[in-house]
Amino acid sequence: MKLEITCTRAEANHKQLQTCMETLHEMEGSFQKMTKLLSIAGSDVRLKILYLLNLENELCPCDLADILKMSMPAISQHMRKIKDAGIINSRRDGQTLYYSLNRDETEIFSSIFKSIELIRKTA
Amino acid sequence: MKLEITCTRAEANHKQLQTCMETLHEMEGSFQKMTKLLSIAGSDVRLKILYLLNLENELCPCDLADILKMSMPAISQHMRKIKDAGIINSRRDGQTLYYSLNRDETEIFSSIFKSIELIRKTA
DNA sequence: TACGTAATTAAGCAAATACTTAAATACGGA
DNA sequence: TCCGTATTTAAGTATTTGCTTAATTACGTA
Repeated sequence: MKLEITCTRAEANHKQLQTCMETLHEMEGSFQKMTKLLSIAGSDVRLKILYLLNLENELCPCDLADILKMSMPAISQHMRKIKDAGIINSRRDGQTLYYSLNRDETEIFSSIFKSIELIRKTA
Repeated sequence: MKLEITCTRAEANHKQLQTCMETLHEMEGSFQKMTKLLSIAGSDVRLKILYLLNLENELCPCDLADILKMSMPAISQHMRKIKDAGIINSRRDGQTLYYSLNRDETEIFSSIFKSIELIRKTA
């Protein structure tokens, strides 16, 4: 683990490297937030869950378990991750919990959903 | 692992569930492709690498190791993952390899980069 | 109260991830 | 050809992830 600038290439532009380091440092918080969102969405199962919530407005764990052909605990654990990231809300109606997208926090997902549908068309 | 529709809620809309299943099935390929991209970007280190490549046009592993304060093998292994996903290209100039974004394959990353900068401003 | 269903939580485990160090490969120059 | 630098590859390991099964909690109803 080197902590200084060690690249010895003749062409190395140390000023450029310094600028990059400063940029990243200033943006550290933004990167953390975005990494969190993307790591949530970067799972096959969770991306489908988010897509379905966008499509259907709200769904319960039971529905998702059926649709995705997975066990309830497996779904439930994914939901907790997504919820902890602040991406979804839930409301209870009797014994059933309904989850829905927190639209304020998910502008980036709109782009992702659009992109998925674009891939579908051009494939 | 249940494989049939088992949700026994009175309110369960089996037609809705069926439609969801069919939609996902049709879009399976798109989801796979997008999951691949998002799982690449859903790592702190790799998201920064992609952001820097977008900013600087091209960088070598040595530069990235300096900027991110990581070892060369660690960077190299991330680069291979990103390359295998078809997101970046490389060119060699002497002993130095320069990596750059494959702009054709990374429209979704433009949205992500924009979103990162938006977080930065509103934070 | 006791029972049944929806859902979560807990514990355990196999697979995937992300580093480390050491060895190998690629290239240019003396 | 031999050496040094840039980079990758290989092997090993600790951590994280994503499921499983079993137990628990929450709620509605008889």
